[in-house]
Amino acid sequence: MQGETVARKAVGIKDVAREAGVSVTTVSHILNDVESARASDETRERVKSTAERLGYGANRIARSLRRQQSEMIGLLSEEIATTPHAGRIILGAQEAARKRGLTLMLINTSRDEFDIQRDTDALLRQQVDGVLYATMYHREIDLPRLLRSVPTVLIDSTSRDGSIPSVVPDEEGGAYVAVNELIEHGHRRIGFITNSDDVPATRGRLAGYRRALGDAGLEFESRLVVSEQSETPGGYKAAVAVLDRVDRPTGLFCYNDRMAMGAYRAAAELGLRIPADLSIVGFDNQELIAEGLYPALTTVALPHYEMGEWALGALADLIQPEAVIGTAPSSADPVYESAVLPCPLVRRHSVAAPRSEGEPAHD
Amino acid sequence: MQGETVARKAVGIKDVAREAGVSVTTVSHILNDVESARASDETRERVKSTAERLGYGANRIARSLRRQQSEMIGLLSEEIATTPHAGRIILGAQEAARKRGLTLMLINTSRDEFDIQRDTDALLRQQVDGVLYATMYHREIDLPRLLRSVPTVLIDSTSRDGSIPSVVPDEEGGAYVAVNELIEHGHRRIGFITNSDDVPATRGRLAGYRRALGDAGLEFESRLVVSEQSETPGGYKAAVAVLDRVDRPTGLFCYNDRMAMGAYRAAAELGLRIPADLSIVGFDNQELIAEGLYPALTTVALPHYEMGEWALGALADLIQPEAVIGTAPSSADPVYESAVLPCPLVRRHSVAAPRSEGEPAHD
DNA sequence: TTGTACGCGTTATCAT
DNA sequence: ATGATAACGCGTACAA
Repeated sequence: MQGETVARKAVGIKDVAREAGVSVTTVSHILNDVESARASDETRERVKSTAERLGYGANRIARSLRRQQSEMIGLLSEEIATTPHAGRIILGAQEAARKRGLTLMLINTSRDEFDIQRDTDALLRQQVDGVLYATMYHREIDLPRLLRSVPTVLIDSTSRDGSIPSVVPDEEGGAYVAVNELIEHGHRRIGFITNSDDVPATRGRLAGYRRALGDAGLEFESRLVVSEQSETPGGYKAAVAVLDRVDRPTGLFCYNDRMAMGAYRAAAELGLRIPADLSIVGFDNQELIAEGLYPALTTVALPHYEMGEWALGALADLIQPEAVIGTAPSSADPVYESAVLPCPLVRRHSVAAPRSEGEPAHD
Repeated sequence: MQGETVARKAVGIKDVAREAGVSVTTVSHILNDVESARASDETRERVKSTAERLGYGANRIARSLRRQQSEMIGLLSEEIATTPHAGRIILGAQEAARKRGLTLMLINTSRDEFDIQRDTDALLRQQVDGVLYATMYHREIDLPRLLRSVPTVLIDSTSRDGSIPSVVPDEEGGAYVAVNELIEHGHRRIGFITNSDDVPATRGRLAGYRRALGDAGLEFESRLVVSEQSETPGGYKAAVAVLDRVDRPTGLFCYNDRMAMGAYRAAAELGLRIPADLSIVGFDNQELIAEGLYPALTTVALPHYEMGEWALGALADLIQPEAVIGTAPSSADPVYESAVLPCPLVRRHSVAAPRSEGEPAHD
């Protein structure tokens, strides 16, 4: 690690050409599978093997300059890199990118308008072929103007005018599954402690809760749902409000795992054992919490990895529409629809059947 | 977002030159602050302003090809992107990078030898100027051979032979501060529930615990420290072992916040109130847990952001030693020493003075 | 003080 | 079936 640069292998295309006894053109043709130019099978093999032997790999920078595309895609994330979930979406995008020979460039931006402009600008100056814009939580946004000039797909948010492909979690479906898990275990009175902010997740999860209730022929009782701040203390307060009464619910669906954590404390203080006296289902699958709580929390997972993966795929197709074999060659360009990804239930140990009506109370 | 490419601004250096009525050389010289070539102040100003006006920024790809350096640094992280801490180190590195005009490329790799080779190779093929290698947790590693050929700095790990700059947290110091917080509140019997894996963090935190005890004239009692798996259930088991006895400690230092979470449960089951009957200090500052627990957990923060930041700075200096003004011009190259960054205490509400000896027990 | 021309490593065009 | 060479956009040695 000295000033003297250790001669890094500078094996270039001409090295391969010389070694194989052909011209660089031929090497390039063969290695890039150029249709038009044909070479004898013998030459083809020889070039490929010597390239392999020398450990040749095209200099991406030179290639990018020539081809006028960087094969890099920018991931612009709004403060997301700090949240626990972020890693999963980055990972999903990263692995999908590698599969396609693309590389991911990260830029973390704040939610400040000015910063976003500046960071977007920086990204475009890097000649990224496209950008993934990830928001910190599911919501609706106006796309920064600069991004209009480059293929973009949104992660965990939708554009206000709907013109940009995006991928979001199926909040409603997730809530439906969660509540249904409670219903299938026999619960008939199910509370819901939720977020007081008016964001898509709040609306979607409430809708799922109502729909699950409705499908089971259960009535929606407004006093069974209480809103609070979506943190642990809020969960505690909301849970106390819902549970500290004689006709308390036997099942509780929580807006997220943090609120569920608060609900655990409320239950403990009220002498309610989980899941014997109270079954709980959370949302988000924050493993630190869900696995740390006792008993471990049954919850619904947000498909972060999958969103990252899907978004990258959509973006790649946007940039270079792949010749999908077998598809009817409709002349219209295959505009990518947005996706709504399912939120699967993760069963742990916080759900059980309610004590039957006649069964004596424990305390 | 159509097939028709929206003509992205292709303002190049010649556009600026033409517009300003000078040659490209002049523009380049001025914009790159080339010492040797001087231009009249008037020209200088005119060029700069027109460049600004046209929104010119050098094409990074062309520049990289010419300069033979990409201005990109690779962040190779071992499965780290999935852990909650990861974001902080990525963020630290990313922001430090932007300050220096560098960009970060992420590659997530597994701990599999083969994958690491392949990913490293991919990174080098991108002509990164240097790489940051981040491990999932603090430990000692052997640097992948390929990385020996490129400037590298290690994050959260040290190389076995000590030849590579690295940055790690001061585990011992952090533990010292944690235990000392307990001591300063008047605790004299302090338990320690720790990890059973033999990693640097285990050794360092134990050393810090012992040193703090020693400095306060307290005796080390081996039955006050118990090892378990470093997860919440392990914390529970260990805490029960330490606390379920008449001469139980009044203060408890936990290897990490997850184990502390288990300790909270143990305390609750034993009828011990926190912090009235038992004070607890954790380690890691996992906000989800530390802020979610009740009462909120006093803990020690790992300097993830700072490690990312420091590492990037060290790497940048390794790549292009900055002319540090005012530094004695020692002829020897300023080899970057490794760094050990402090772990600050984060006070919340789990520590209080112990009940005085004579005070009646609550239950 | 400024301009011309070459080279960075590839890919693409056009001869042969 | 293969090879010579221009071009990608910039930085800079060298000439003017």
